[in-house]
Amino acid sequence: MGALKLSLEAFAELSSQDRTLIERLAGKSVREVAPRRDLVREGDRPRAVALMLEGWACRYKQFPDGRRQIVGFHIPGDLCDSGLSIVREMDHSIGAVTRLSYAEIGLADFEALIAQSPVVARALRWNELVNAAIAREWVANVGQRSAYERLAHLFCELFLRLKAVGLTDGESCYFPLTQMDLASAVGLTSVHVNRTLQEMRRDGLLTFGFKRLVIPDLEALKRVAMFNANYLHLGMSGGLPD
Amino acid sequence: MGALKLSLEAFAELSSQDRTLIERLAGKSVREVAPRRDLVREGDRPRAVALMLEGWACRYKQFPDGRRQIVGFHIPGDLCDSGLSIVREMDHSIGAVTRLSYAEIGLADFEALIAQSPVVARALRWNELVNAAIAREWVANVGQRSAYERLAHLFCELFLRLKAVGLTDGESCYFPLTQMDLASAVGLTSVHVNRTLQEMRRDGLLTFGFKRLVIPDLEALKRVAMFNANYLHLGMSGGLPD
DNA sequence: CGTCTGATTGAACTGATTCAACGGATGTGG
DNA sequence: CCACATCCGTTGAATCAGTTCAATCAGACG
Repeated sequence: MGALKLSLEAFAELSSQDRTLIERLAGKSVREVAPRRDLVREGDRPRAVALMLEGWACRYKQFPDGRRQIVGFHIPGDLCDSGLSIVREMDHSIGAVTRLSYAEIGLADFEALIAQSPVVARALRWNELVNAAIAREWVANVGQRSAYERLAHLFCELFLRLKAVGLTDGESCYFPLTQMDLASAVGLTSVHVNRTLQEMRRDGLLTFGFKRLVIPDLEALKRVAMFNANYLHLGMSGGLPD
Repeated sequence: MGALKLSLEAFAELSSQDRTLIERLAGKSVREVAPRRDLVREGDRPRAVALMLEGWACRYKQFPDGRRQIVGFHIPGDLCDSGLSIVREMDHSIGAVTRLSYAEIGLADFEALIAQSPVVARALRWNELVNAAIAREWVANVGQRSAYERLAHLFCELFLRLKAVGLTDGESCYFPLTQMDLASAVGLTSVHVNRTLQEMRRDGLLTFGFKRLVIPDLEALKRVAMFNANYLHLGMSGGLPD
């Protein structure tokens, strides 16, 4: 995982020792998941922490009647469930969006890591807080914004998060979500997402398709989304914003 | 605060020493806030942890154009922002719904408390995780449920949380939210909340008014809300469910 | 009393859903 | 290499849940 930049590194300056510690753990047990398979299912007892290496995952809640809401995405460099060892059972599922690989870090190793490096421990708490902040932002997104604004906001968030871990290429990035994924993330139907995306393309805000997203003018997109990056709490060290 | 039951106590069995430690801190600096005033404003640097003693508060996000989304409520016994000392600035505001009093716990005292009691430290992490889980549940609530279901779900959540800290009285509880508060918590207009509440009353699901909520048949309400209490992660010790 | 804030009602409107069909790309097995 | 299936994106038309605007009403409070 030499090239991998951790999302933690947007929160804290990790020493080379810290990185070595983490890399050693990450090498121990790498798992692969096929696209659209679940990593963890609601009701499971959480067993381990996952460091995302490649591919995208989503957290989602499924209702008895089949409705489904995505409540967050995870991209490479993200650390999932660093706190959930405390919890008895998962209240939602995590599914692979693409083919995906992650490093499974056992609880004992994880606790040892925290004990060894206060910087890492602090970054982990930060990570948890940011996850919660993202969830709150999503509430506001789905609760108050129009379809057009919601999608714009989601694109902004994901683009900035990808940028923070070095996964953007100028004004574009790999973007594997289908319109159905987008729909269940922003609480709309895929039909309406489709029509809204057409509108956004017409307005020159973005190009979307073939698993790539291009945002020619990020500032313009932020403006229509009323996007304020403060909730990502980036920029403690490198990474972002700008 | 002899009578106060902490929401933490739904997660961990606190020893009498733990409680004494907390009570001593809580006595140090008690603050009062008038209804509809802000405790913390977006952009502020968080300074202290707040232990809610009396009254209700809400977390909310306000957009430049005036739209407003409530992203969570806090009731007596809740501990707010136990993690936010790490964060540079608040990404949302906290406002008093009612007249309210809380104990402000300084960071130094707080860190000392954590260091002294591993049980409390663990309960605090649990508390943070539950807050995040609630936010995710709200995303699903606003994203997927109908107006009728959304309100039912919110009532279920608040009733159970109140019950967990001993603030319910059989099938009823003190409930100071206005229809406008409800509206901006579930992402609807107050007009539509009003009409939906009338429907719910007609269906015998609840009585609401005069700052009291009565739920004659909680199971029925849960059913229409598709409410699953798992995300509250109660029931480690006393409190709940059932 | 007069003034607020919050609850209630009505009527017109609209953003988003629903249902149903079709098209294009990709993959797979024979 | 074709036949078939599947997944995803696209389109149209009808419908509906929730909004908007505007007026009225009721209780609370100085």
